[in-house]
Amino acid sequence: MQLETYFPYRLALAAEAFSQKLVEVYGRKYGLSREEWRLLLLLAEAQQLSSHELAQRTTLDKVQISRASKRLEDKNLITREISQVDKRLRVYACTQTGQALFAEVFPQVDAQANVVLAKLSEEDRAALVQGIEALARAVANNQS
Amino acid sequence: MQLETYFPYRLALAAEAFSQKLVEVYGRKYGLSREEWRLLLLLAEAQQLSSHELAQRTTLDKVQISRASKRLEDKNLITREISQVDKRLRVYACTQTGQALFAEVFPQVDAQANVVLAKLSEEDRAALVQGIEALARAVANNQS
DNA sequence: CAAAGCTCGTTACAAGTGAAACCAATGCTG
DNA sequence: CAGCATTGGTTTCACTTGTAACGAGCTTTG
Repeated sequence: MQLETYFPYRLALAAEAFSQKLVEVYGRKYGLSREEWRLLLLLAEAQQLSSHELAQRTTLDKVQISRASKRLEDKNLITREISQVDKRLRVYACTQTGQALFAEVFPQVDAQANVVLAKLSEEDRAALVQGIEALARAVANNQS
Repeated sequence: MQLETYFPYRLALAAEAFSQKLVEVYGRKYGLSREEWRLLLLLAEAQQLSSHELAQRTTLDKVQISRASKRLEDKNLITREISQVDKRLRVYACTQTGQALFAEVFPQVDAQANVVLAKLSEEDRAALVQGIEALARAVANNQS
């Protein structure tokens, strides 16, 4: 068994490396963790979201959301107000600063992603998208 | 920009979920971290490896290798002897216990991977492999 | 062959993480 | 509507992680 050619390993490695290229932009350059980036991404385009919506749309659990959102609040990128409907809940929204940061960073992240994807042939890129979508469906099926 | 349909996010998510399925086997069931599992995987089939070889073949840095290999040693799964040629270096090898554990766990991990991959159509699976190989090549090119 | 510089593995420190406990708010039940 | 269970978010604890510093061993240079 050659680790280097073992498919699950190849998949993990390629995905990690690709993700790393993007972290270099929003992480190294702007000091955002992946969780923070994902939340900011969602909040930048929504008026406001509940933590429940955030959890559903990011696969982050409540602890991760609590921590990441707190850090974003400390950086003045989002607000997290207590819901008046149900005072256990929080309602998250992006600040002007957060909007501005997102508008600055996202194009760079997207460009970085495209730099990598542009290296693939049209055919390979299509295969990648098809394969990943199929894999996403396969792992989403709630069976072991 | 819908996060859920943004390709880099889809890729990261699918890869994470797939990897998670495997961690459930060697991690939850046998208490190995991903780093530990990767080292064990390499050492189980090699007679012995230097840390330099381990680093090259796993993309782990020296700190990660030092820590993961120490844990494996504590569990009596590998040995790490100081090289007599160069006393700064270590030479790693798998113990009998480590071999036995690997022989027990690997088939289960592989089976789990195949459970997921078997859900894909023949065509989707071929596309996935082709796409991932192409992506791996693209991210390996040392250009930003 | 001594001195300076490099390499390797480990460790110290601060920050981050997962799991469980915790607290306040809400919902449910009689 | 009192009492109990549940829910949502935070916090605590122990552990892991990244970065930089460290010390021991090799190598290079004069």
